[in-house]
Amino acid sequence: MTHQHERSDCPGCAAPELAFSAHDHAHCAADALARAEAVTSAAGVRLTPVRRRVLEILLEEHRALGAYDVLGRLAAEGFGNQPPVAYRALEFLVEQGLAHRIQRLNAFTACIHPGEQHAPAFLICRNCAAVAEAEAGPARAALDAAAARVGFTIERSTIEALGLCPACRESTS
Amino acid sequence: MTHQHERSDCPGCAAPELAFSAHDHAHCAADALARAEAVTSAAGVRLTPVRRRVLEILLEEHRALGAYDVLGRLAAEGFGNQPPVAYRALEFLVEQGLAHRIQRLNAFTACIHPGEQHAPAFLICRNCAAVAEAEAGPARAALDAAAARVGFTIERSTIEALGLCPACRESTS
DNA sequence: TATATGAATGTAATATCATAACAGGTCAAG
DNA sequence: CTTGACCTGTTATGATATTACATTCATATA
Repeated sequence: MTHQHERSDCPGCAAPELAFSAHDHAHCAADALARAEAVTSAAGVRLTPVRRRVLEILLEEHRALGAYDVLGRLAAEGFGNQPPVAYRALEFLVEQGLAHRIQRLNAFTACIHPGEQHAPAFLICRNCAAVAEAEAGPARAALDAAAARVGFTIERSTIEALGLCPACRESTS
Repeated sequence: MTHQHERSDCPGCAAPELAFSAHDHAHCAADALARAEAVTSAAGVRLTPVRRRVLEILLEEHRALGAYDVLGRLAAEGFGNQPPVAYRALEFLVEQGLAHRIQRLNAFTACIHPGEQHAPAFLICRNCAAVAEAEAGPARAALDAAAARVGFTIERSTIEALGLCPACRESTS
């Protein structure tokens, strides 16, 4: 799937299964980066070189990277080589909605549609480690309902699934 | 709520909001322990002293404990004092469905109704650290549907919510 | 009852993930 | 051109988790 069009209405990049299907990834990453510029500038915060580079690194693949993986890359490129350098940039990206933390993996992945309102669930392939962002609206609504029934107020939720992506399901069966 | 009855049909202990409401906790814990005995004996596995003690420790409160918290308790009671002692017992309990891992906290909590088929979601109070097991059937079904739409096969899922329990919501507002 | 077997436990060492605290640098507003 | 906020770098340490191997225990069977 290679195509050319305006970045904000790419059907491929809007598809939830993006991580699991062939697509013009250079475009996909460039699009996310452009949106990140817009989001940060609108929020009045700075997408500094380290932060931008971390986002680029996360955008290279639809996988989650550990903070130390990111740190290794940064150090090799002349940025600081101590953990806080990576953790701070990652924390910033998560706060701005440009990246997500995958609890199950203690790792981070770039958000594929920053700026848009979304309730993400993550589908993690245990074989190839791909991470896809799926629509969790209905699941989240059901969770809200269950919480409301017992008087609990949800502030943040984590919805993650571990399993096999379509390609790995084919190849391992 | 103090009451006396047969253990398998306690309405209080069956309530999902158990962790957030006053109840006969000694009964609640004893019940879970009795069920644990039944579950392990039916599965042909051994609920050894360390394993049993770890479950008892987790059952003391409706909170999640870190592996090192558990280890500290074990060590003080004459069991081994190295991390694998705690991790192995916890892993066993999780495998048997007698405890759950709370990803968000890197911690563990006892299952309040072992042996029963259930799809748990966890409601974690950020103020008092209580952890309640809520019914995640509908949320899980919605997640399954979203995954199925993109060809992903879910094997294990994590559904956790962070927020305020009823009591803390009252007191902090 | 002796003994072989697999399971469980104990221990040492180490790997992996994360944060606190502080020093120095950058940059825009006044 | 200085001030103040923010960002980055670095040291040090804390928290979580696993690998590898030695030892003990339970139990089934000769």
